[in-house]
Amino acid sequence: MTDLTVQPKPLSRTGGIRDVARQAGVSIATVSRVFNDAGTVSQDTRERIMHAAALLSYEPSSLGRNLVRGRSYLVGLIVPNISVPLYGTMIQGIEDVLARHQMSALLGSSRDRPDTEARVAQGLLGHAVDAGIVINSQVGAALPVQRMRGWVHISPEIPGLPWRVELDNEEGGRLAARELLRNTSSGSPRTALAYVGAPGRESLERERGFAAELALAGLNYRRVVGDYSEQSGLEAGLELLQFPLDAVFVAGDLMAAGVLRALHRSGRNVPTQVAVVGFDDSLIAPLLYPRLSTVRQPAYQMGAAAAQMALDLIAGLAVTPMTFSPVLVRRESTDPSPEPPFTPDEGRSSSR
Amino acid sequence: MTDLTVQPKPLSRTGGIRDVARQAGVSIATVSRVFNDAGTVSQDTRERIMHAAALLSYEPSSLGRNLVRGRSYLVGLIVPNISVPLYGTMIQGIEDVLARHQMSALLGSSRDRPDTEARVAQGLLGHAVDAGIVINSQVGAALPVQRMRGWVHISPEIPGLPWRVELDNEEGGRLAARELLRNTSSGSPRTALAYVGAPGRESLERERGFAAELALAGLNYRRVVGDYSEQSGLEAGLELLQFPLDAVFVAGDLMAAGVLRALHRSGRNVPTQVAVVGFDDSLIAPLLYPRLSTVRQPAYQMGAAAAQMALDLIAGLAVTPMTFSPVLVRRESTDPSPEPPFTPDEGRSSSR
DNA sequence: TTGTACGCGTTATCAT
DNA sequence: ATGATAACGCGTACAA
Repeated sequence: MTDLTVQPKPLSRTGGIRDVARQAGVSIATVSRVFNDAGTVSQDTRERIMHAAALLSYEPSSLGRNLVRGRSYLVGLIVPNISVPLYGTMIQGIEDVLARHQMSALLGSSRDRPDTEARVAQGLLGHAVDAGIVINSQVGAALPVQRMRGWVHISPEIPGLPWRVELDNEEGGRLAARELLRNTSSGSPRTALAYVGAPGRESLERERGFAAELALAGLNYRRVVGDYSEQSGLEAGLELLQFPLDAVFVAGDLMAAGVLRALHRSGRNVPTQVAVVGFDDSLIAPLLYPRLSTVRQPAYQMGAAAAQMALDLIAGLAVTPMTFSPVLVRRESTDPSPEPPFTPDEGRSSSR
Repeated sequence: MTDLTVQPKPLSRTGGIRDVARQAGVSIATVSRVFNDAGTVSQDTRERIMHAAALLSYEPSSLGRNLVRGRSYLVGLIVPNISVPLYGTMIQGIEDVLARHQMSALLGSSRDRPDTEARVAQGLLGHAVDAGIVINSQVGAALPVQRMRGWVHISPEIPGLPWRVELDNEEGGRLAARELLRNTSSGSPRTALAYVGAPGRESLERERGFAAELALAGLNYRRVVGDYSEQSGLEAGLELLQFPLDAVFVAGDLMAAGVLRALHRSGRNVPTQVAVVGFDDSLIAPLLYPRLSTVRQPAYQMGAAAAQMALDLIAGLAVTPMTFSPVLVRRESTDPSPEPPFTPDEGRSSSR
């Protein structure tokens, strides 16, 4: 364990506002005015001050500023697991918006364990974050809020939170159903459908939309429950294959990867024999074989919206919940065109 | 644009150290001593103070503390792109170590553009980070360092940096070569080999190890250059298929996904006709079809090591560079066992 | 063991 | 347009 109390060379102290004031022959108040574009300063003295500052390579200390302003310009961020690609995309959206406002995100990970969530939140509060954002919170409104504005939630699981960004999961289910019911190239409609879900509200809502759309066509469907893992998708797929099957909607892309694998092992062709639609449009979707058609969550935009909410919260503005609409991304697992052309959307994920 | 100057209700001020001192009938110095385990305080007064603090729900303001200590307890983090799974894993490692020391990571993304890297660094410095970590820096030693200890690099591209964590890429190339040269189940050794690389030092080192190991067996190899994208892997694969081919080493998992796709399209069986080894063991590797054998970067450990370096740097300790060794992860793309059993390693990626 | 008093670097108010 | 000065909340020599 590193002993953080050790601090040999206390970082050569840079010149402060006082030094600049002395150098420029003015008071510290005027220097402050210049660096905050506040009040009025004559062009002449402004230049003298800027020159002196450059000479001493001075810049205002955020430590001092934060103290007197009572703000840290930090937004806490709690993520279940940073390496989940979908979350990564959300974080990008958050980061972009915050950076544009000279603010930064303080990262905290609850490591997929609900019980640590409050502890992580407390740790972030220890850094005096002005507000916070929680992705897929398990705790909900119970998070601590000392000296901060509040937590914005990106999460479908806990309804009723005042500041939240969510996806219209039911609409996602409808989109999936419509895609699977499109006439196949052979002209024969699909009739043996299935849903692979998972525990939780999120999956239930997706299923509700899926079921509603099927009902319109007078169709029923088989139902299996997994846990969003690939393994559970594989098991679900093997189970479904004991019965007739020509279309599957899976509540997550990772789990859909497992379903696809089950189909490969049983020798079924996708999409001609069985069509598959996933959910999320995580970056693995276009890498699967065949490329997975899926319901896209606009993760980047959802992150950006949450960040904007946090900023509004800090500014004391009114904030209302937002619901985003999913979009269906058609790829090879539902589209039987033999040699699909490459579009910029596919394949060109980020390098590495 | 939100106007951050708006700040209606300045967050009801919590009781400060003064209030606690008054309530407990002691001086603020004694309160401070209690909360910092410094000096000596009688058991009696300590309890009185703790009680008063609890009563007023007081906790020390990090803003004030940071100012007087001249530290922010923040570590800046610059990542090319947060949604890259491999980076996500590194960040997890960083976060875990920092959190264990009451510190936090301030997130910055250079959005895959080298020119923004210095700007992002400057932004993090604006928050007075104590030190920083840069993943795959393009800028290297040129990053600004005002009032901070320095930047730890996780990066192979820029040698000579004093504080760095890197992977033994050459060893990775050797591992890949050995795996591809293993006798096949049919007993006939592979002789038509290829390397799919990319620009940059990293790929060159991997190739060097690969080539050296092949040379030991008296073998040569064909060579194609991509850019780590899936698309470039597909193109590379199609190009290689114009010649005899029974083994490919690809410098990145994403690009390997493209190579696999090219092999599918041409009807080759993997691994019986062509064996494939990727690089990184990014979380996509076990999701590809077939599951991809690959050279694993210990990303989590590399992140953790970098964080520890940053902590040591802050503590003023001596820091020396570290090199990590890769490990070969054998999966279906080199191992022709017909129905591979599921190991905890495979399939069970994080949920979602 | 406890208290006094100063400093940390800045912003903001009120004079001038 | 500019200056003097009081906060901001805390840590810490130094004194008691």
